[in-house]
Amino acid sequence: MAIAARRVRNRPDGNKRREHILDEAQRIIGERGYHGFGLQELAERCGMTRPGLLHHFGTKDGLLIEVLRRAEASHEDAVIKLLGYRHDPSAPPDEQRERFFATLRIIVERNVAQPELVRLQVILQAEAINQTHPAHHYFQAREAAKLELMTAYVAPFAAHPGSAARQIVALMNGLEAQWLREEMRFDLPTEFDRAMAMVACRDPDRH
Amino acid sequence: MAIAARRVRNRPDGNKRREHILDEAQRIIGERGYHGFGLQELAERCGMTRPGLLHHFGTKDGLLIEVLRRAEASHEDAVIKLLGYRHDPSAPPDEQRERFFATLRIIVERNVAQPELVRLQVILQAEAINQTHPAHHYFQAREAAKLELMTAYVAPFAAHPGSAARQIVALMNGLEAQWLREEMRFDLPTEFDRAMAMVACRDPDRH
Amino acid sequence: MAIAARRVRNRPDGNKRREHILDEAQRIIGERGYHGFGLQELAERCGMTRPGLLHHFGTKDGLLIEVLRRAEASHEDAVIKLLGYRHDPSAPPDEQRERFFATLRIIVERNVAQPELVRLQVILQAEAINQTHPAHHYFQAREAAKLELMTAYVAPFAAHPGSAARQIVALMNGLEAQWLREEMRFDLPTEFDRAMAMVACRDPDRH
Amino acid sequence: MAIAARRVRNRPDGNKRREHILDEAQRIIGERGYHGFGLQELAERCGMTRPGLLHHFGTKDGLLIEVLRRAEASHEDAVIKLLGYRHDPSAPPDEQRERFFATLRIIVERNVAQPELVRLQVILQAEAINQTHPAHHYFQAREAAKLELMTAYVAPFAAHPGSAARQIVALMNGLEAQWLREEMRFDLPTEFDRAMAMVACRDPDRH
DNA sequence: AATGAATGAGAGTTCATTCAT
DNA sequence: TATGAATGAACTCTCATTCAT
Repeated sequence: MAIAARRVRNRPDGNKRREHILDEAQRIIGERGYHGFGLQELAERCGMTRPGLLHHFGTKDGLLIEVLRRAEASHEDAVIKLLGYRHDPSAPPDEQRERFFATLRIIVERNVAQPELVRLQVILQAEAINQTHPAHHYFQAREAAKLELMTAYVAPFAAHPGSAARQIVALMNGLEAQWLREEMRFDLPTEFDRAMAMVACRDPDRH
Repeated sequence: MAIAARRVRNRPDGNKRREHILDEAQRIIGERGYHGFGLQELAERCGMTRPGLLHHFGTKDGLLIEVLRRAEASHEDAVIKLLGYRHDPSAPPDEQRERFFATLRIIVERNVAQPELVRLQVILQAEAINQTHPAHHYFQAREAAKLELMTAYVAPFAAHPGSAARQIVALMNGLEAQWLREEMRFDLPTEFDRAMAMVACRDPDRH
Repeated sequence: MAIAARRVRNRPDGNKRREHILDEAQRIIGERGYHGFGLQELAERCGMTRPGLLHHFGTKDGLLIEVLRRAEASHEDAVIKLLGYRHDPSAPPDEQRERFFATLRIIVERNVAQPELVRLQVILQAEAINQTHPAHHYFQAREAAKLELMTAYVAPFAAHPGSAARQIVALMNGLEAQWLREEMRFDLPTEFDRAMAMVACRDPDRH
Repeated sequence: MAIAARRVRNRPDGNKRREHILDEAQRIIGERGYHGFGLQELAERCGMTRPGLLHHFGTKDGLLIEVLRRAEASHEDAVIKLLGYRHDPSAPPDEQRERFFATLRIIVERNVAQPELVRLQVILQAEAINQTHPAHHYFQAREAAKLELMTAYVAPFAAHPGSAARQIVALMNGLEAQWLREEMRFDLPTEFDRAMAMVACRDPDRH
């Protein structure tokens, strides 16, 4: 009982600490990738010891998975949700198309607001191409799902829906990578808009 | 007999050995990135010791640079040369455009034939976003040059040449990444053609 | 039984282990100097692994510094304290002089009792002449302080107090070095006494 | 014949190169001691490769020995010769004494002119206290000889000739060490004179 | 919930040296 | 006379992890 009381009192702190750890881990992994990321550095940034970290997450891989799980909840996987919320199959194709691209734009704007998260995705996605990478299956499944979903959404208005989906995904990832490499010195939403206008074969300036 | 007994200490021509080392290094870095790549593994694959490797390249970083230098000579930086060879500013814009996309297609076909090289570029390009990465400046400069060049080439027919260049680069990189992630299970040149048709705003099937 | 089976992973009190490490380190450095001293050898002598050592001291340099800090507490820096305790500025000069030399003698006798410490000082002091040596500043500051202090003490009775201080320090160090080189085969206190008698310009045999 | 001719033509260069190597080796050893001295650094400073060095001297130890042999010829071992040249047992004791100290002074002045050599002696002498040091026996024998010789020279006028010899040697070494540690910021001959005046129990300013 | 102690494995790098050329 | 290639051993140090407390 006394124990339970103590636990309740400590939990909030405990959770805050966990969040702090995951924040810092996300930052480091976003910078140096999973291989370049070490528990020592993370421990220092969190004011803890290495075993202290592992107490929470078991292993380094476990930590990575937790970072990804949390990112998933807040990041562009929101795409999927957003698209779902805004999807109305009974609407006319033109409206569906406009609504689709408007949704993508919202996602990009969100990403611009949290570059740490973008960095994490970009670097891990590349690293995880390797089949032995701990996040390999995660990203493989994730991309397959994304492509499938997008294919369905562009089907009403695209000649090659599968290819259009690929193009959209490639453009999002590719432009994000450029944006990071150029230290965010160009306006990503604008560039993305122009790219999407091209995919949609319409005049971007009418947007 | 006596001659055979003279242990030649494995000296297969020196230069050939260097090439072998660089081949294997390229493969490993392409798989695990620079951070996930270790001299020990490379040495084993080359049948040498770690100091043996460093005898040739001085440093792990030095080795990476050499790998990049060599890749540059054979890889899509051939883009630049190819474009240069095939460029004829006096031709009508339409022909220039066709020639430009035809050149890009050649590059993609080349890349398909050497996936190791593609893998290397894709993974390093992502890793090198981090400013402390030894190849950071290399890739930053490389991408800037690529964008500038492409901008010049698409200027005659694109409404926003800078953006079009970005789109082309993003699509190449993005599609290559998908292609690797899906273990080369789709036809990259076809997808690339469709994407370029879109950029060029023409019917891809007329190609 | 079960309790005995619990392998205690060699944990003899933590602090005691630290002391043991420092003891052995002092011995090795005293023998071969800082450059000739390797963590491997030290680890073997302590029944540990190399990382085990670094767990306590972080760095080889850190270890050296700790060795010096500890030596300082027990070694001839006791000079300073001893001189302080025994100093009485109101006493007649002659008595001050006698007391001063008596104090030095005590120090020498102490040193003779712990040749390891003397060896450490002699070898490091020479190695640390080099400006890049990790203990360079330590010994430079230490000698400056020693000379200053001695100068003050011999001022009442020496014609050139600064020079007399230098002479005393040079004789202590020089005789100690001879003593070690000749494998302690002469009586250091006797020789030191004769030398000090000379500095004090009195008959040593009256001592 | 032709070969012999070639050899003769090349020798001067060869010897000059050897001297250059020894010069640089002396400098490095004087700075970092034998243990802190590496063939790599020496090779770089000489514009050669490591095996190139070993071609001349066989081993690192061989090089050290050669450095010492050469230093011996030019350094304070000149003491011995100088003393020998200037020794006249038939002269009156007073004159012998004056001549002896005058000779020591000449040696000190010489040393001041070549601090590299002093540095080498000071650092190696300390390092070589260890019995496993390659120059251990060299310095042991050297000091024994020096003490013996000095004892003989001071015998006519010193109460304890052996101790006086020790004192002179200790003062020379000790003051040289201070001089190096303080980056040659005091006048060594002056200090040495004052010290010798004390040993001789006379007024230094009459010098 | 977290630590201090320790480990085995491995990191990149330097060492003096060998050997064929 | 000197080099390029290579080695085995050693170097300091970092890695993720375990375990008792």
